[in-house]
Amino acid sequence: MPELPEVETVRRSLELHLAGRTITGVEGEAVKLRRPLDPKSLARILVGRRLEAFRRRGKFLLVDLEPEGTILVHLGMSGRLQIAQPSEPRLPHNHLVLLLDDGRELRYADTRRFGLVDWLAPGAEAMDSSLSKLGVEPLDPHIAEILPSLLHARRAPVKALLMDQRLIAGVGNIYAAEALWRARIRPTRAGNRTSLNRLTNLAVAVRGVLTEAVAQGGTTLRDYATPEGGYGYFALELKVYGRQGEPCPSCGSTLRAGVIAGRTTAWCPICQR
DNA sequence: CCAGTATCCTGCAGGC
DNA sequence: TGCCTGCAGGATACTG
Repeated sequence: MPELPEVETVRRSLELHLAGRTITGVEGEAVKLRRPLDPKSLARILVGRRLEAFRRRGKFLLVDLEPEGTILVHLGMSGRLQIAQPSEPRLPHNHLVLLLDDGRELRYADTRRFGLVDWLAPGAEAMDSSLSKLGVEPLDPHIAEILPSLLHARRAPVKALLMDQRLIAGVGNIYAAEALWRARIRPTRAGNRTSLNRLTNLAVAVRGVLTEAVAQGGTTLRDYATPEGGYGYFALELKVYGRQGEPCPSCGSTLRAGVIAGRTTAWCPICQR
């Protein structure tokens, strides 16, 4: 589900509503997510700690605790974080609940279990097997200087490169398709067969589409919602994602679709070369 | 090292 | 009305 704009929206919501709260209890059953989740052992660590800061790295969310340590969260395809009152019914597949000192709960639900919740002890962040491999942040002010040479050195289709978290961290299937349409680059084009000029345009398009999506609260297609239960309105701005068969918003030709790196992608056969 | 494919899991839409 | 197939905002283990 969630790419950078959705994770950033969740981050801001948690920061606004939960900063300073203390964890008073942990509930949930052990379950195999991307990494094993064991609420009982988490409870021994987390109870009594305070939610101090909320950070994002790529599609990962990091919750810094006082006096020390960090909770690492990834939402995978179907993960959701929800701020709720105890009286509100829990979502299906609610795997973890943090009870807070003001009576509210922070709940993690993940239908498909491609996400993760993990505990990072002090110092563990730099060594983490997922975090340590992440590439540049797309909202980095220098992205237009950094990204072109990275992509130009590879033979894979640019669409696959944009979604490779080791190169650029936070872009997924929706925003890769949208950025390529904006930059007028065909998603099948190889990185090393795309000029540095055009790759610079692509980097600017990536930053632009992500910035606008964050401003709209992300993209709600199916189950994504903010922790307060709101939706992301960038779905209204999507030009090509999921629109195969419809007219290109720029030139009117019929958008086509294909599979690149195992993911369906739509593009305009006229605008995008 | 690089590129491409299979795999993890549940739910839902569409075809027969 | 079922039943079956394919597909979905992702990451990674594996193959060639």
